[in-house]
Amino acid sequence: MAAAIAVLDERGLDKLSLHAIAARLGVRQPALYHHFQDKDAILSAVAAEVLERGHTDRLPESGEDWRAFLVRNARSLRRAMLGVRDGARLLAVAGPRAPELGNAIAQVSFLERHGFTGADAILAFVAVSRYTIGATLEQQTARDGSDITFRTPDDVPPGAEHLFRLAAEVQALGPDHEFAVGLTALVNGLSPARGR
Amino acid sequence: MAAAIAVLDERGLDKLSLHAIAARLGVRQPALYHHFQDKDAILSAVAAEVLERGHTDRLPESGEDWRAFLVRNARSLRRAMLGVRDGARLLAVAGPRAPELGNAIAQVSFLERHGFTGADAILAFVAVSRYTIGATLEQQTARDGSDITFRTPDDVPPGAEHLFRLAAEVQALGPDHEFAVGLTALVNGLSPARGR
DNA sequence: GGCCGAAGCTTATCACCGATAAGTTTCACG
DNA sequence: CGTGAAACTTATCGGTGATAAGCTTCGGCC
Repeated sequence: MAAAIAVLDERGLDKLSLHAIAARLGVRQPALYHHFQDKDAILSAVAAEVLERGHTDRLPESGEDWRAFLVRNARSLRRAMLGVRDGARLLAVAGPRAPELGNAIAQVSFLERHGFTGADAILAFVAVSRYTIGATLEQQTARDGSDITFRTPDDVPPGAEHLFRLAAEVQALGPDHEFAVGLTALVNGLSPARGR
Repeated sequence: MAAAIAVLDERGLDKLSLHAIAARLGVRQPALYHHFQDKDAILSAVAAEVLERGHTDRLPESGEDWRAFLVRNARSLRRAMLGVRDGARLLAVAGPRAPELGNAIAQVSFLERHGFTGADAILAFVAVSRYTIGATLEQQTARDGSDITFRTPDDVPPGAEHLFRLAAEVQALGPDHEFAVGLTALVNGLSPARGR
């Protein structure tokens, strides 16, 4: 796992090869097949390891506000994904099948204690984690200067000056702020009572 | 593009090969390099084509409620991604660099007219589209029976019966409902006045 | 009318990747 | 001492994206 994460960090997800991992271990590529069934199994294990390492804030503290917990949980998940190159994409494709049962039970019952229906509790968690994955994925994927920001100021099309100024403004606030805005909106929009 | 989408639909994104596309066109694989620089360019073009085809509701109608528009816009994006196999993953990796300027300008100014700051308008759009991509991605990726649902009722671990009953309940509501819950929560949580 | 150059395709070939098969070393244990 | 499983090796396969070099076709121009 350590070798795989190291290779992932320096080569990126789509150049992550079994040969490179094996080489780092001082071993030949087919040797890996004695420990994992195939590459997907390795990726899944790496994804789990990334979560294990970085996703620390999974459980609610006693007396914690449920919104605060959801936010803290999402931030923790995001931090874990950002901790490794292409982490969000890794989670998205090799993602956590069979989430940890113990945590899931504790999380859901926590929301239930705060007035959520059981189904609504699950839906809330799912919504927050999907937003978190989507947001982190885009942030981590958007490299190079092809985005709407980061253009030389002179090739701005006519009529778009306002938009570009706003885009620069948003970008100046930083990715953490971008993430936080959507997250707080989402969490504020959830509510135990109506449930919808 | 048509050939590429056809191959994508029947082979999936990670088995989409240039050879298969070329074969469908009655042509050899290197011929494609006379029209595109590399595979990434093809994927980007396919992604753009998918959006072009399915993402129809991009512009606000006159007098439309801004929340209604955001919801309609997100649904349209989701529909476009669901219209092709692995559509969300395709969008996520080959995604829309340089979004269409005209649409972006119209969308942002629409929100501005409803009291949003320019920056907040962009942030709102970004948040909604990221949630939409994340949610669609997970829905489209979660295949097979490895999820928490879809287990034979007898291998449910002790203590988790309640959780599994809830999971089945949520799943019975269907993926569209799952998506809608998070979407309405997110949109309801946004507000022009406070800005964040 | 005949050349010409670009567009569009071909065949040939690379390096690389994931995966499998079959053989070899090592070593704990009865 | 032997045996058998675990861990690794070499060899090899089919497939993939990409590049190089050559052939064909055809519209425009002197």
